[in-house]
Amino acid sequence: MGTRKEQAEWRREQLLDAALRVFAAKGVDGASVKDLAEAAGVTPGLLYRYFVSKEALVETVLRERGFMPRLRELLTADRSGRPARQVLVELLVSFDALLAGNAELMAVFFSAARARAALAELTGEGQRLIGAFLDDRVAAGELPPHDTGTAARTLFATVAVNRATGSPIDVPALVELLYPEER
Amino acid sequence: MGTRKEQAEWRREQLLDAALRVFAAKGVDGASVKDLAEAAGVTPGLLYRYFVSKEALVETVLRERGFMPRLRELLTADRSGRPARQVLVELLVSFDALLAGNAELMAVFFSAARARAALAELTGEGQRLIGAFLDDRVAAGELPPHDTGTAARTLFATVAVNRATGSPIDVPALVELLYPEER
Amino acid sequence: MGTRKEQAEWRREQLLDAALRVFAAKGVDGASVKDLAEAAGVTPGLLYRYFVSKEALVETVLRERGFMPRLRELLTADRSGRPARQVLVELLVSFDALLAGNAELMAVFFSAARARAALAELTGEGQRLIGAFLDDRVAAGELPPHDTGTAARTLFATVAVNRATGSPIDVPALVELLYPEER
Amino acid sequence: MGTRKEQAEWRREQLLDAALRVFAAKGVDGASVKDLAEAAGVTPGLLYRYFVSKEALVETVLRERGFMPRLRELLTADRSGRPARQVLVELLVSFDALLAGNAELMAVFFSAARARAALAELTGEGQRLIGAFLDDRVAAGELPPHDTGTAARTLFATVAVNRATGSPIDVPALVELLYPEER
DNA sequence: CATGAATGAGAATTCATTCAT
DNA sequence: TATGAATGAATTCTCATTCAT
Repeated sequence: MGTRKEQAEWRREQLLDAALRVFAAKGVDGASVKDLAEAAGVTPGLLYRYFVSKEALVETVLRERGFMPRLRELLTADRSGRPARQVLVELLVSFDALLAGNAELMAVFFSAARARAALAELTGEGQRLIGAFLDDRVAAGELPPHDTGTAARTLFATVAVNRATGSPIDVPALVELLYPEER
Repeated sequence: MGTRKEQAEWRREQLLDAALRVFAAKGVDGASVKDLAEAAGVTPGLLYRYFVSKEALVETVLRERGFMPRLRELLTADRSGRPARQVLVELLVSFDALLAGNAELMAVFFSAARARAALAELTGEGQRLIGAFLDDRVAAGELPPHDTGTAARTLFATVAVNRATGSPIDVPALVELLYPEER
Repeated sequence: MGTRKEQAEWRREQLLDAALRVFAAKGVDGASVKDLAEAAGVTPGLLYRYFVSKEALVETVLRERGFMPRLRELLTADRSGRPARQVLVELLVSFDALLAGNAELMAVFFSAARARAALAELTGEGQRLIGAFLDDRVAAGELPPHDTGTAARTLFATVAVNRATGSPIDVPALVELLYPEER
Repeated sequence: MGTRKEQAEWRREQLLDAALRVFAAKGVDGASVKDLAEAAGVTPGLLYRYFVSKEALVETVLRERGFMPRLRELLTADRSGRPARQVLVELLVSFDALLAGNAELMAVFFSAARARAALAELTGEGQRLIGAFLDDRVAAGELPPHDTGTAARTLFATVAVNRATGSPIDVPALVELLYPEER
């Protein structure tokens, strides 16, 4: 029953799937309506029966294929009664897996390869240099032995992301967090 | 002397400045050659005397207006003989300032407003929820009192950036870094 | 049945017809895609649904509106059992008619008016002067009376065409053909 | 004396030489003013001191580097007192050499490679087929033994050129010329 | 005389979108 | 529901030409 409606729903999902794939591969601007239609095995005209414009399709992909719902679910699950550290690890691992499993969607956020390459260069360089500095100070006995690689990546990433999203972090508080002053 | 050459050099810089502005505002794909020319107060044709293509202009902006050189300089400055924590703070503040001062360039990395909005939503939500979790556990006495807001942002940003750049972080090591097991 | 396909085929033919007309009038380089579209009463974009590029359109016109197939047919028809001279006349007249009927296509071979004018001047002058020479010698009794105008045109055209196509003719053999030495 | 004028004259010739070369290589429409200037080792602006427009340059090349003057000279030289056949051969050989020595200029008449290729195909095919026909008839004893290859090329070229230049030839007269009826 | 920066018009081509079938 | 022919606007880029230096 509802064959008509089922078929329409199925087609809609198929179009969204194809669109996510194509947007990830070519970028939102780089993907033409023809590309999108071909990837879904339909004609351009048909897209307009399901989405009023290419822009609407983009927004729908971001909304319906986005991982915010899953993220919220993940973060709000009840975990009372279990040790905090264990919960934290589990939670962050899940989040990481969520990102990994949505690589295509993440790709849509960056304007093609250019951005990803630039970002990788930026963070790579920064982390390497901060890591070297930390190693020095550990060797000199000023800082206690610890995982300097992870520390460098943590410091760098935190400053960068929070600046990029427009809410800069309190740097002294960040340093205090990782390297608490003896009291 | 060299008025001709000076003028050409000046024009080149002016075109790059305008391009950075326009790319940041509209995204690389969203900015047409006409937009770029208008922002510089010249005709589209002139752009092609200075850059062989729009693509070449993009690359030049990224290269010549990029902050990698300044970043390297910043991170490699000699800071021996001063306390590690102080150096770290200074270093990260400088890096943060560098990013802040190059907001336009950062914007170029993201495909227009859409990406920035999505990223902000993603991180905001995640950090808020992790922060709430940490607060709970501090209230319950399981974790020592600390700056949970900063901690949440740190954890979240670190996992996200390192996944986005293709080199995922070791989550247990990250948690151990912020919340070392008593020994 | 097949109204859609028929219509598309008709449109394709129409575009080729219009293109042949415009190319003949303005030359291949002189005809813009806008000109071609206007001549066919469509928008430039439509041309690209039928031909991948202007260049492809040129090639298609040359191939599908070319007279090589008809020429081959003409020259290979069975004519055994009829006098050679009669066959030759018939054959050349047919060929001439073929060229006449495809004046537009011939025009495409020459880069616009300039070339045709130059060619006409060149041949006109040459034939006139050779004709005068032949008349002289006929008047002097050195050559037998004959159609000197035709002879002049023949000699001139033969040398010119064969040079232009890159396979120069054997001039003494040519002269011997028209004016055999007494034996 | 007149160093100024001499220099100007020299430059003018140099520009014409370069233009002939470039026009022949790329076609009149395919050669940009930049190409022309570069080939002459000057800047585009300078061309306009010597020729009011690109069009004027084209016309000047055709006029001043054309071979009409030399052709006229060649054809009107006094050759009285020498046998007609010998004169004809000499004359046509000179004409042929003139064309060969001005291959570049000839190239200017044709809109790039396309035209030359088409023309070569057309004549090649036609001459081959007519040649075969003549051979048959010679073998059958209907026509006297003669140079059928040259005859085929002659017949074909004559009809084609005269049609192309707009003054079609009298075909029966042409055939009578090569194959006179016994009387 | 010579340069080359700058322009304005126009070239080929692409593309989101509409609509008759 | 689905097609695909057709459009009109925009895009990147080229080019003949001008003119201040």
